[in-house]
Amino acid sequence: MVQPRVGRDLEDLTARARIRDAAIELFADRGAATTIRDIARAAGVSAGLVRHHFGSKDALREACDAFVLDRAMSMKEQVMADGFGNPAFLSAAHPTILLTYRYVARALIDGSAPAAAMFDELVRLGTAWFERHDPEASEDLPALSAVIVAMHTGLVVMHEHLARNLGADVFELAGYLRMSRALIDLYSRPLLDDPTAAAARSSIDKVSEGER
Amino acid sequence: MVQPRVGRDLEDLTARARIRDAAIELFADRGAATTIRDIARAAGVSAGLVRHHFGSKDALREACDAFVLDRAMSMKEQVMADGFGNPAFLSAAHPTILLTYRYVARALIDGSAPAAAMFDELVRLGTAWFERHDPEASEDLPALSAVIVAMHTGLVVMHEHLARNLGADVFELAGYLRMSRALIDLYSRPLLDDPTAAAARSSIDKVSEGER
DNA sequence: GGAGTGGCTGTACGCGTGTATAGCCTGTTG
DNA sequence: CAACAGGCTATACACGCGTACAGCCACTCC
Repeated sequence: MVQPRVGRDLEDLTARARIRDAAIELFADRGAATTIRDIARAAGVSAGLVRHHFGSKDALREACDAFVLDRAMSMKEQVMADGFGNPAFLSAAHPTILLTYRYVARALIDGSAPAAAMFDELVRLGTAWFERHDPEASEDLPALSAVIVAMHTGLVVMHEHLARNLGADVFELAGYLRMSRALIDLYSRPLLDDPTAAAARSSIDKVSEGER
Repeated sequence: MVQPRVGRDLEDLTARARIRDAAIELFADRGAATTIRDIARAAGVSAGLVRHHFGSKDALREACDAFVLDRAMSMKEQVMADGFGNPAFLSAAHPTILLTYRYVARALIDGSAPAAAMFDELVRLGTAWFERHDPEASEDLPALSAVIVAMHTGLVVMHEHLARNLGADVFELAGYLRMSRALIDLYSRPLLDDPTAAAARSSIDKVSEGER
């Protein structure tokens, strides 16, 4: 039988790979609630085959976690090599990378242990980066790093609501650029002036001492 | 029969109110996956009674949404009245307020329409605030506002991972204060210096023009 | 050329879910 | 005191889920 090549490379993949890819896509946006039968349908195979190749739903989940987090870790090393302040961040607009973000963010919500480990690793890396390049950013660099990582993974989780308000999908170029510009503004122009920040800090200190 | 008063006020509430409170608590941290039977168990009633009072699981969900979002909206107006830069933000450490945050953040993930409407409202309010008090914060104030709202709701969603990295629950005072300090640092000390920010912006402009 | 192997399908089973309903128990009303 | 009403429970049912298993089909190897 002639295999029509319609430009979709999904047809070329092993059934096992198609199942994995379909699962990653579905896990990324519906999370753990995704059904084995849904995955099978998306991959164009029977539900039995999913189990045949991966053993169980949990095992499939773990395989997807490993696959995606592997990719994420090598992306991370790429970024580390390039340097942080580098405008190369724009390459993050690549579809596969965006899928990776979505998957990891969703996995964090669903309580995936490997994703949590990656979160922690990112916090460590961020802390180390601050210690080396911007130790004055905060008196509590680990907390600052943790907050930033949480906010950015959270930002990905909220992409649907962000897109609705921007009028553009942040996983497509136009929306991604608009979001990036806003982030640059956020990180380059302080929202709190010095007196306001000082007042806020002293309020916290007061409460803190009251507790002691 | 004598009703022992053990200090827990849950005992005093109507069964209907206990069901609602238990549902809010469970929805807030497990989301839509929460079971009617789990809610019933937490409220100390039978599963049938949940349906008796609320009709269906979806109706219960809507009732909880309405209840919590009502509370959230009045909190919002309180904040608006107090003013934003006000250190009164510390009052946000109140348990009920934190539960409200958690519930709303989780509802956003689970696709609740009322929660999405509130998200949009917050973006509008943020934009208006910037227009009035800090119009230089960005050339694209709606995008900046949307990004900030998304990051902060996302931050709440990631509270578990944040807590693990801080070594303190951010829904208890100590962790909340530590997180708040980090946020103040983030918003008062620019992470990107001017040349870096300018370089990043021009990279985006270049890509943007290439697309046009 | 027959046996074996592995990718793959279809059907079936047990379980937990949301939902429905019949009935109990207590307090109120005529 | 009898009838009623409503908060509440227990049981039952249909459905979709993850899982298990028996078997088909194409291909390879002796």
